[in-house]
Amino acid sequence: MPSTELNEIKANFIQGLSQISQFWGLPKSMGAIFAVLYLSPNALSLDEIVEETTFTKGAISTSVRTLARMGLVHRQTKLGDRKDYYFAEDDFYKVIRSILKGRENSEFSRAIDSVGATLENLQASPNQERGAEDWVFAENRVIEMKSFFDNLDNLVHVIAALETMNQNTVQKVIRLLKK
Amino acid sequence: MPSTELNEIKANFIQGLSQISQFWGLPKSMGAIFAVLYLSPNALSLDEIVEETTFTKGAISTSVRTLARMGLVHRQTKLGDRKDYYFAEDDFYKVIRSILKGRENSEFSRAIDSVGATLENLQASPNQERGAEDWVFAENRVIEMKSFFDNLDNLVHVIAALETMNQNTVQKVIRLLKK
DNA sequence: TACTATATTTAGTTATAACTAAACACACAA
DNA sequence: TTGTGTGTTTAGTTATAACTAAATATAGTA
Repeated sequence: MPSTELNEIKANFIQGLSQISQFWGLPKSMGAIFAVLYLSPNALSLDEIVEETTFTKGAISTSVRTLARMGLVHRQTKLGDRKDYYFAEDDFYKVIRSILKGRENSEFSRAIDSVGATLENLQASPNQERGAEDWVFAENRVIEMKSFFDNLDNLVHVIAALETMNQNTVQKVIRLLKK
Repeated sequence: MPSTELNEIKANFIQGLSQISQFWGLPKSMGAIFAVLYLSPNALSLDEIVEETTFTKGAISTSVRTLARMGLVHRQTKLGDRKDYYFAEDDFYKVIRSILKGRENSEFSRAIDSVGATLENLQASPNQERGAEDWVFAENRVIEMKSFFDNLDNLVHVIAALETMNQNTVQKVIRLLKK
């Protein structure tokens, strides 16, 4: 039976990660689940997670799968045991890269593509209109924005493709930027 | 009277930015407002923005101020004219830095601080408990997480403090990472 | 001072997404 | 097969946040 005080400290931590989760527009439950797993020395089953949080099995089931898709937790199955066990990924840099990789398929990149589509629309239009002040202005603006997104996209690809990424990687970038 | 086709293209663009906005957990209206201003050669009044979007004045009023706080749009007042006019910031790198700067005061950093607080709680606890397996494990985990956050925090500060940031800055980082 | 054009705030509504409780599906065991 | 322990899905509920319409505040003008 664990000490009450540790449980209190854990509860604070759980709440903290829940808020962070919420800040990023994710369900609070996801932060809570990750916090529980992150502090647990051994992998936990769905029901164990339910016990440690204020959520029901259904909510945990869906949230924990989302976490797994993002690479924040991993599923583990034990031989001769029907339960699934989950544990937290503790390499956060790996998580970042995993999320950036998944970004390709996402709703986000489809939205980004729409900027490219806008540019094509503008450029494919009949010539007589093209001279108008508004058209020229809009076209230049959209070109600028696309260039920005493309640049960021490059960066994301490079990060996602890194063999390794760690504290040191960030330090190097910081040193570069400070120059 | 502008051509219908330009308006159609604009409408698509507006919808695209609305989706991006939504993806980041922000109101769709913010994306729409920014899109309208971004494509407009001249600054627009509240009422003009209302005309170009599907939202009411109240909604635009609050959203446009949020955008201004984030540095994505700017307010302009003309002498002898009571209206406020808004125009889009077109230097997206400036926007990034402006957002990172604002981050300090935010709910987010308060949540991050809670990780530090958890660590202090763990370390300030009575010694007799400290040896327990769970405590040691939790303490190490929280130390790791705090170190990760501190590292990111450094990066954010450096970026926010840059005198200039542009495509070239990103290129340099990409080159560094590719090595 | 009162009037007018504007922006902001507010109270109430609507839309959305998280969550619950319970039914369901599945795999394994007897 | 049936029964049992598990994870998943679903229909309905609740909580939250965006939005609307209208009232209010504000700043400039006569």
